[in-house]
Amino acid sequence: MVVPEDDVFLALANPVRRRLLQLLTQGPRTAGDLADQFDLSRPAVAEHLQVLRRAALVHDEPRGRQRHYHLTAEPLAQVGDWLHPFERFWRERLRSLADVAEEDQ
Amino acid sequence: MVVPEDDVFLALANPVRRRLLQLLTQGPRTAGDLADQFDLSRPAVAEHLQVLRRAALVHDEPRGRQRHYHLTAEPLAQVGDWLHPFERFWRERLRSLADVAEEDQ
DNA sequence: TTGACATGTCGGCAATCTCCGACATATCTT
DNA sequence: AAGATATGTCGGAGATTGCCGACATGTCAA
Repeated sequence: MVVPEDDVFLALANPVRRRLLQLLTQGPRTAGDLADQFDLSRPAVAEHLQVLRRAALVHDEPRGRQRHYHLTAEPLAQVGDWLHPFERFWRERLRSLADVAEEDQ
Repeated sequence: MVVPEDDVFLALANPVRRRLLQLLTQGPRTAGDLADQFDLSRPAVAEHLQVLRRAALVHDEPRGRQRHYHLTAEPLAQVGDWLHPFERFWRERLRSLADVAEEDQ
């Protein structure tokens, strides 16, 4: 399943959604349980989950009257790929900062 | 210089801004030169550059009547850090896909 | 079957985003 | 000094986002 890069970056643009993904690294959780973690109405969280679903960052498994959400991290690989060409730039910069610190000694 | 994580993710949420950053990996460019790369008005691009400046992803150097924009990639390290805990999840998944492919042979 | 529970979706409001044309500012050239 | 050039910012229009209360749907328990 291929997801538009835009959907993934857009999904990550919101702190609630980033936190949701972090929570799901600890294992599947129900929609209600997730909603309880925030100072938000349940519908608000449900809509954030919808955005994450659209970006294929989560999938849900119906379990009786509740629904378990699971992390599906593959689309994040796209972010990693996008980021990769930049890595050498911030590493270069960190190295030069380290050099300066060394000189200071 | 510390930038709120939110500003960085927000800056990356727009495809024009992501493209701007990619263009700047090839070296500094003037505002006008950057604007020419898009099917957008010059003010629109200028405002995207402002968002990138707020996220400290670029900095600018006045050069006579033009202004050279430079990439400053450090804030992207924050994105890398955020992403890191998820890496093992998508690698696990890729591995299992590879296993399936292997079985198919 | 009825009532309680878990969840998704809808309608609407306020805030934010994206874009543009118009204008302001600063710098170069003549 | 005057005009051309490069750029930033402002005001406003239209689209999108984020949020909520209310409602709809589907499942379990008595």
